[in-house]
Amino acid sequence: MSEVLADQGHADHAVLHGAAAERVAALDQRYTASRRALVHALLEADRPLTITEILAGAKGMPQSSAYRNLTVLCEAGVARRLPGVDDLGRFELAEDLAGHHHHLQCTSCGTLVDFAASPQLERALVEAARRVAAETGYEITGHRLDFDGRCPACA
Amino acid sequence: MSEVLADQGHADHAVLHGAAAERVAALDQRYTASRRALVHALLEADRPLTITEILAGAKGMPQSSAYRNLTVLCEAGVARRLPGVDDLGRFELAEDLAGHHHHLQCTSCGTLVDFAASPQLERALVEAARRVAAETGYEITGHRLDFDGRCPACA
DNA sequence: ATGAGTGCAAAGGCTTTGCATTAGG
DNA sequence: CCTAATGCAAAGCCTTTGCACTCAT
Repeated sequence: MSEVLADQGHADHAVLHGAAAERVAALDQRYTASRRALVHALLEADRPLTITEILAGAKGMPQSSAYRNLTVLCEAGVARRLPGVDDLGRFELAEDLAGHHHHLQCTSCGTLVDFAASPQLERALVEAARRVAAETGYEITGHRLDFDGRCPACA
Repeated sequence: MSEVLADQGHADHAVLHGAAAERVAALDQRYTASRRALVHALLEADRPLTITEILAGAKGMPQSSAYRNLTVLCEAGVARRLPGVDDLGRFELAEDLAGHHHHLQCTSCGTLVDFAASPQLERALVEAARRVAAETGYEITGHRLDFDGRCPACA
């Protein structure tokens, strides 16, 4: 959640932009102003953002640039696109940059909020993953846990 | 998963169609042939189906009818639409008809497979939900747990 | 007859792409 | 200079909607 995973000061922002630039460069691409602006937007938020929300914050950026650069950032492993209940693309920083967390989604307005699971639960999830892997033959690489509910505003 | 939650014989299929018909009727709507065909398709599969997959199975059904009837089935609580991993709408039977389960998703080919979590994990999830609800003020109604990995075919 | 359901086609809404222009290395 | 990136507009794709026709009660 925000207190834990983001807002750790501007120093970390610089570090993160550096890591982002590195990953983008690894694809022979440039860490341009708009890409930096996108990362900044994701960094400021404590929840996944829709394209519309991102564009609202980064005034003047054309939609096509946002989509294209977000795609690049995802390919570079800087960002991640997640599915939502309302079929709107939502973006957040990659887990290894923002920290592992889960989402709480309002089934009414679709808004997502980040939250961290307890260590015990995480352990149980990893253990369950191991079991399912053994049962199915899948090679499991991660998990996604979302809680559905109604936010205070919608309830 | 398939062995546990589906394929329990034709008797159960009849029971399920009955339940579906009842729920649709509760909305003053009819359990028509195409709606029955949709439920049949979902019942046969041991995983969520895309519209395309459903249409392939129910030959001759127009897309618009599939969408409209799937919407009705969702409203009636017979089916459920899943947030598409790849922005493709995927449908499955409602949890109280098919049983509570989770999904294993192949990050390579996108296919979803059902699986059941252990009772212990389910308890841990419910407990975690309670905690998060208390912390955030959300009214939590359920959870979604997905494992990501590579299926045997893709690995 | 009366309202629900169906099918076709057209419209919507989010996302991607083509192409000429600009900018970074 | 040369390739990547940008911006605008047009095209794509899944999904929804309008409308006239058919069907069940």
